[in-house]
Amino acid sequence: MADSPDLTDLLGRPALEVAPRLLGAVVAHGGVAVRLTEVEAYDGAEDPGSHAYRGRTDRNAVMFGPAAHLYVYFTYGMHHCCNVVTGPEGQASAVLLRAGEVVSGLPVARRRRPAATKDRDLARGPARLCRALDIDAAQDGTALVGGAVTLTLPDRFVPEGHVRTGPRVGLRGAPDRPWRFWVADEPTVSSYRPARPRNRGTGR
DNA sequence: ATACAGATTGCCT
DNA sequence: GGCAATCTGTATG
Repeated sequence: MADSPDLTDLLGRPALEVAPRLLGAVVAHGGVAVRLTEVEAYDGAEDPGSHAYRGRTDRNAVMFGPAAHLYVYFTYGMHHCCNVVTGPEGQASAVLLRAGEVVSGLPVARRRRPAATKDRDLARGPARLCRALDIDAAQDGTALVGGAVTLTLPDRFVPEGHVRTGPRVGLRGAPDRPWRFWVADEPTVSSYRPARPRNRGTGR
């Protein structure tokens, strides 16, 4: 179904529906293109783990806006991660781009990610992906249609049999739903890493 | 105003 | 496998 992949197909649809359809899509910016192999859905209205769960702020404002725009956030004091806003407007639904394979601009991507010893690690992880694509706060709110960052859907969606799903872990109060989607047998998919509990509360 | 946790990553042993 | 880096949003006094 949905044999005519187009960005307009994404408009107004919940993130959980859009996420698997973004697998195989190509994101391009700054001379590098990445084919998405892992994404994660967020829904501001129902997801306690979403940045938009507690309402609109300066930081998450883009999530509440129209679909097909890029929501970029800064985290851990050093990393950027980017999402595709899926709409409908006001719902704050978005899909986090977690990992992908660099399909164009390999030399440029390698230069931006000196820590990556293998090409498969260039965009293996949400912050790494942004780094490889040179996406930061300057791209927050960028339109994915006619903007500097382009999103091209694949000729055909990744077959259902090749799509893997899994529940997120480490989010309190989050229902067990398949939030995460990735392409089976892809070396660029980020390995699952449980949240690190903070055990250092000695106050000194 | 102050404290802590976070949609992470890279370097340490 | 474990933890430091480093800044913002959110909770609490």
